[in-house]
Amino acid sequence: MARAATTSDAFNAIAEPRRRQILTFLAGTERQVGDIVIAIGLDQPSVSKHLGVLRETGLVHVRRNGRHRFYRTNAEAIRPLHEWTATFERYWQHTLLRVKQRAEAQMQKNSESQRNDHKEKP
Amino acid sequence: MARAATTSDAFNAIAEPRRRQILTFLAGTERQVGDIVIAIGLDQPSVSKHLGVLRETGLVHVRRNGRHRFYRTNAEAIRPLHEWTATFERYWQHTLLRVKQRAEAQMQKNSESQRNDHKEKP
DNA sequence: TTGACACATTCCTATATAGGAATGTAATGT
DNA sequence: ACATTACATTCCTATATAGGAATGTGTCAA
Repeated sequence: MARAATTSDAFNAIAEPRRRQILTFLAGTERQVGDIVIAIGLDQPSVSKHLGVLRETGLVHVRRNGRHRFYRTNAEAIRPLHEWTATFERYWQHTLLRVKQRAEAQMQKNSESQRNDHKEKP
Repeated sequence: MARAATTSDAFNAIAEPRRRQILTFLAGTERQVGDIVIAIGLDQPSVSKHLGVLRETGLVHVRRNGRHRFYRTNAEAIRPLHEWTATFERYWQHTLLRVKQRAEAQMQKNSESQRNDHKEKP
């Protein structure tokens, strides 16, 4: 079987770096496609295709006005990702604690060897 | 160009649902591959391949003991994802506020029409 | 040594891109 | 009516899977 479609869910949609760039650019503000093209530095058809994926997964909203289309990030659709990653929060806090403890133990050892330097210098 | 490799970063690695399942299963505890196979309900080679991707992206750590290999989730590697999604937190709070405001406006309208029901019923 | 066990790796194939190029489409200006 | 603007869509191709099947590898037990 091949990989799941990029349009299958938000997890697959945000795997693409340019799409994350677009979502960041469109966070909190509306922009028309031409401005996104300039900001992202990709050709217009590619941007439109990325916007298509983001649209299908509900990660952006569109508003039409004449021949312009104004896109903006639908932050609500990013929330499930935030919540999934949040379930690991308590574990990386543990990791950091262990790192800190190891660092402190190392400092302890260093200061001990320093106290013995006058003996150990050859 | 094709899609970026699943091993290119954590974003691509977690796009696969079974890999997210594995990460959740391995959060906070060590498990050997056989137990993961049973828990996930996928055949052993497939699990090993998923673990390979998670290894390459640093999302899991391995400890060898005899012929067993104990895997556990490296929560620290999930942190960048959490932080990226967190940048949108303030926007979905705004969205929720708007939703709430619209709901309240709607309730207001409903109670108004209710007050007029006796006139509007045909 | 030999067999069993626990995993990893390789080979295979259908499928889904991402980007480039070309083309389609709807709205606006003249 | 017609050219132009602003996007979307289609066609094309190289590439990277995910899972199934088969096979390889290191470890332990008898």
